Amino acid sequence: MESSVETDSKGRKKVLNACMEPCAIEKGMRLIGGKWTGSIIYHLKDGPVRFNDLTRMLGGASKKMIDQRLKELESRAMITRHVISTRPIAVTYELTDFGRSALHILDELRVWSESNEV
Amino acid sequence: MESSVETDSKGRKKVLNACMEPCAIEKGMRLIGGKWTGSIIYHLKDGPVRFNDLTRMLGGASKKMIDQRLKELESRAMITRHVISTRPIAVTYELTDFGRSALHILDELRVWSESNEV
DNA sequence: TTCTGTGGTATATAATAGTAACCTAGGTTA
DNA sequence: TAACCTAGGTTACTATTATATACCACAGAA
Repeated sequence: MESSVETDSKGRKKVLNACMEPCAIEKGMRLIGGKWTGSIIYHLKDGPVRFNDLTRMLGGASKKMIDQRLKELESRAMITRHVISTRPIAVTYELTDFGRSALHILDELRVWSESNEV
Repeated sequence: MESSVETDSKGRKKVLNACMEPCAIEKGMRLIGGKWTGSIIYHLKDGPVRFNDLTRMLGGASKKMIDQRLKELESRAMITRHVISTRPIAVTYELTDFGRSALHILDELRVWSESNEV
């Protein structure tokens, strides 16, 4: 991560440790930085939440978005999906330990964000 | 932020404290979560960096992207743009105190991200 | 004259986000 | 019985963003 740029005697430049592939920051952002992803994780912090309850809590995000994000999060093992009953079909989503490990970052982000609004 | 869902006697649902507009998490993400935004801020942490040096450090991001992100960051007063000399034109970008205040979040993100790679 | 450097801009296309309507199913209301 | 509520999505379409590529003017060096 310690990128730096060197200039040789002829003025030519070389980069040391360029982030040729996405570096850690960028990778992290791609895990929790997608649109609505952070919000979804944060709203799951107190326990399992049902799909439509999530869509209600995140007014502004469409079902499609939420569905897409939930699938992404599930494929990364950050949340698990549970079908509770089959007749009046009910599904809940819950954070895994890995998903939970991102919460403190989101909470700092929230605190920082709130302190900027004044 | 404490959204919850209530069900009345007839099974109808109401949401309490829905995030009708982007909530704090989402707002924060829009400040530092844009593609490459976090990386740019992070690469400025050690002092002013020139435009082309940034593009070299962030291999993978196009000049246009970086240019766009720098302008966004400048308009939010997270970075400042300085023209150093006019003849061989040179420009540097530097974090403001506000921009700097986001660094600790990014650093936690980096640590978290690195610990996930195994 | 062709190479490097500076800080960008323009154009085109690919990927992603967002909107609204619709689906199967069951239950309730009137 | 129709009409409307719930559930958890899917589909089709449009709008916005990201990416790649080429290009601009200007300067210095071989």
